[in-house]
Amino acid sequence: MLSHKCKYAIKALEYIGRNKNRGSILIAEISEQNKIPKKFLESILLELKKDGILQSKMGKNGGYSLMKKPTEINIGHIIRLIDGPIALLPCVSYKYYKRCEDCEDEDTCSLHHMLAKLREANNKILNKVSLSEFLK
Amino acid sequence: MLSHKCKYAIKALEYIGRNKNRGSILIAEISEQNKIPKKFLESILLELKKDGILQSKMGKNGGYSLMKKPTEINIGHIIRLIDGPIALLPCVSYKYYKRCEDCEDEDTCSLHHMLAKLREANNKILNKVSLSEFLK
DNA sequence: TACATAATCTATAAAATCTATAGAATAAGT
DNA sequence: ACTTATTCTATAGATTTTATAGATTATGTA
Repeated sequence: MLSHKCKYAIKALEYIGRNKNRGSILIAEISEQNKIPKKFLESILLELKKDGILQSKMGKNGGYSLMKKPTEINIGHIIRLIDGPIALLPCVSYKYYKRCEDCEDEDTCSLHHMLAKLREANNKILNKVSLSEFLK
Repeated sequence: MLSHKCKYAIKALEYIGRNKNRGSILIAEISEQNKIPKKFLESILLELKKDGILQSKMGKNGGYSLMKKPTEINIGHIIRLIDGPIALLPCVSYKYYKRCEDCEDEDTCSLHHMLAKLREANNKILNKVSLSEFLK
């Protein structure tokens, strides 16, 4: 399941994207309009900024804006950034791969095989979805 | 991600399935052979029993055995039983459906739409996989 | 330069969930 | 009676999630 944090992140991006033309958007405004706890949102936006998705400006006329085009902001990437692996086990994750301690051979592990299939199906869908789809 | 508990559940079922012909299998044996903490495993097997997947017998010659045929034990069902929804939000889950407080209309929610697509892809795969696939 | 504004940083804490263990109670076979 | 093995009740440690408080830094402007 997506965490609240991740849902907040996506909603915030969607909001900033919808208000692209207005320049920098205040944390306070995003927080109020989307009912996201302000302090919590702060840390989320900072994370998105550190990843290069958002940019910010301090002081008067400051706030947050998109660093990339909506078509270049992939939703799967956002989910992985905020929540970690989408794959159901680390042994089947590309970005967060880690072999299972107890598993002798991934190639013959039924669980691995099935979860890899799920991963492929999910990635096929996620790779096609960017923030732009959310702004239509 | 699958919890340890869920991985334990699947491994235990696989072990019991592989030893079907031996009759009842002891918790202690399953625990040792699969490196699963015994007391933790106890509660897991009890949960699987209460769901009608396993049966048990107390006392001498007791232990656990499958209540259903391996082909009738669906892996998606096990995951949902132990870990809850596989869907990424409750608004997109069949078994654990719950509407989002903040969402005005699911039909026009981009996130809902995308996650529903993921759910369909996952269910299509999961519905075909039973314990029998793990015993081959 | 002083002031107001708004993001940033550091630290912490409440709540929930996950993982695990202890020990008593119950059921079954010999 | 005795042994075996599951079942029940209770608890506790660890981790993660969600959230808040307050001080600090950067920016624009009067």
